[in-house]
Amino acid sequence: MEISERKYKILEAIIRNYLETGEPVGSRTISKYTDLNLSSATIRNEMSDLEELGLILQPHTSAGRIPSDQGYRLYVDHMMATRSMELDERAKELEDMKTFLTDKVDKVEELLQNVAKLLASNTNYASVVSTPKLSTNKLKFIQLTKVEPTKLLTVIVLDRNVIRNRIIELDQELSDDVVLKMNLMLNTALNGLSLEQMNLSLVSALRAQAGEYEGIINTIIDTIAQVIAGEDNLKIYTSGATNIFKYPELSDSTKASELINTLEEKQVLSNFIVNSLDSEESSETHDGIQVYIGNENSISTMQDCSVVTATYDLGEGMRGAIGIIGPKRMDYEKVVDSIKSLKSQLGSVLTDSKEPPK
Amino acid sequence: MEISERKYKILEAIIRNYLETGEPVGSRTISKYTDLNLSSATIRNEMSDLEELGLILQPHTSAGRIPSDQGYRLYVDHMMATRSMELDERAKELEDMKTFLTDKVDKVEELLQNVAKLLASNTNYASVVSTPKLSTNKLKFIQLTKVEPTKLLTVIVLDRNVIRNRIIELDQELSDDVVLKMNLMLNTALNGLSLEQMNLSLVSALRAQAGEYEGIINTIIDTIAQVIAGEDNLKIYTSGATNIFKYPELSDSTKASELINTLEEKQVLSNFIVNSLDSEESSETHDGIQVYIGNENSISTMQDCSVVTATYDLGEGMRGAIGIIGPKRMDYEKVVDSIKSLKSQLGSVLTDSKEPPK
DNA sequence: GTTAGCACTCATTTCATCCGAGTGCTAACA
DNA sequence: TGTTAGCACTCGGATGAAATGAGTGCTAAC
Repeated sequence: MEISERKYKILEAIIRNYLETGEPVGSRTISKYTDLNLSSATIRNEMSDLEELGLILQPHTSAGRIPSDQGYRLYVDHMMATRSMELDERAKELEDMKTFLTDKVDKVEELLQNVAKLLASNTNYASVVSTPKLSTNKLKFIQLTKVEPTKLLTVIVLDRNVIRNRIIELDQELSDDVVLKMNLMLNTALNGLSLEQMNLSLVSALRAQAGEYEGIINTIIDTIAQVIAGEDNLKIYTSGATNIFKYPELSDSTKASELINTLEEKQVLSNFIVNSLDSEESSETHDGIQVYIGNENSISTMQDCSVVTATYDLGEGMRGAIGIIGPKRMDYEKVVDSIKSLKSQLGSVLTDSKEPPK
Repeated sequence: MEISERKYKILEAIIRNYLETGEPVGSRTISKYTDLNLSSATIRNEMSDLEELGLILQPHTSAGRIPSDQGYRLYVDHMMATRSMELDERAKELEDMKTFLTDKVDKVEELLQNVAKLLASNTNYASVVSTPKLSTNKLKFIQLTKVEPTKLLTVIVLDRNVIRNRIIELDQELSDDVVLKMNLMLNTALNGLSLEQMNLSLVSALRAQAGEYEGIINTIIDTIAQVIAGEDNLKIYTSGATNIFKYPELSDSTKASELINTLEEKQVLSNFIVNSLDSEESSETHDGIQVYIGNENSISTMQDCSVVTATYDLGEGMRGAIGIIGPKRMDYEKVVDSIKSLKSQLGSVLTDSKEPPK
């Protein structure tokens, strides 16, 4: 069976109505709600067809219809295809965002937490934001300082001024001289290199050079490797978990508990996001926005939810993700808009703060 | 009316039973549950008295009794007074904790998050852990490094090797020489000082010394001040928020939502903890453990909860808090034990890692 | 192809009834 | 005087029957 223009309009009307109310919608409602000027009986016939097509379904006889996952899918695809251009009327709102984002934030950490909050309160769903994943980190420079006789403070500065520090415990005492020499040695050898570029031959050359301090050099190199690698571990910020209580279909005790737990634990989310980051590279769908309806996402505790994700891009392979988790009857339009704008905002805010403003 | 030994035993029996079941408990149950060998009728008489004393109450006629807040209070006070000594039989459990805590943790942040997790999963309630609040931070040393022509990396090391870094943007370019000189100047002037000790005269002397770089010195001193002050902002880690769904009296949609929201937002908790840290200095109650039953705590969304908190002490005025939030029918004994042991564990773990092991 | 009409379905609401856990009180007992 | 048995009473919760009404599918007419 072909899906006619009229059928789609009816489907859309059903979905729109259901998004608002969360209640199954009947033929009479549609008959009035649309400008199709059709009687409820006609609508019923069409609905019967739509049901046969698998786009809507009845919770039980004598109830109205609700959209099926396929129905949502058709609706979302259609929406994404038609209205991908019209983002301008939200300009003011965006300005607010920008000031909110840049206002009094001095750490990326806080910034991202704020983004999550913003997104959650804007949409009334739960939100997720990840730190950017740095695909190829380069060492900008490294600095060793003695803080105590047997403790070495290691400050490691990566590309884009990402700074990390570790304290290294030594089993022997070092003179200031030696520390200075090591600083020089390490910086000369390693600066500007990514983790992959610090290959074995380089390292063994360094070791040889270090002489009796070989052990310490080893420890330091290990530390650097750990730090760079550690940046691969996404950090996840969530917000608005309690928004799910606004949607009865998600707020029964067990479902809500599982869902909030997933948001709290973050590990599962992290995996999901990593996948999403990787997979998106290939399947560039609609402006880099992906919509997972119901069981289209792989997280078991979220089978009753829809998830909308986007990646933000900071250039040079640094990409993170932002996402929304809500009920299947989500206001996809609004969410997609919000995410879309935030995606670009975030890209520019984070990039601006690293480079001179244009 | 005086509360006799027997009355207390009955009260205790009621509470114990209610902690387990969450159901109002009747006279017949008590008659069998205790070894008092009294008929249900006698118990009823006593219960009537206990109710008159305000220690228990009836949800409605023809229901059993449940403990009132006052009842819990009496029970908790009694418990704290009698059994404060017997902590030894938990020794094994503690060992597990210790390894769990020290295992693969390299940052205090992660450690504290783990503590929260541990506490939550041990008790089946929600847990809160704060970072230690440093009452008097001293500057150990400061180090400036040029990372880009107009960007200065400032590494600030405080007492106990707390390390913070900031990037300072400059409006002029500095030569390596000048940076070196500034390093020396700042360190000579400020090392070992607390924020209070960096008084105005000291700062203006520094400024004078800086000559044309006065502006930069100002910025740097501001940054230092900010960092030290910033350490006052407790960070709060929570875990096990979803445990509250295990207790029907807390898991109705609105209550749960509000409660979890409070845990998620953290701001309210932070205030509460700061208060608790301050107030505890004066009122050293039972081993530094405080129990707030029902509306004894000031947080509106937690009026149906009990909160048990303790402070952990790292010496030299560094104190943080750990806490448990659960239903009023909380297993106070177990919670108090868990918190008590964790309190000391935490003190020693965090202290060990800063000092040579004994 | 559209619509009016009608019989039918079934979740939800309402209402009355029943059940039983638990109480308070009284009277008898040790 | 304290304890206990007995009994009438209360009231929340469970059970089930009946009423309600939103919504459908089908048929027949337009």
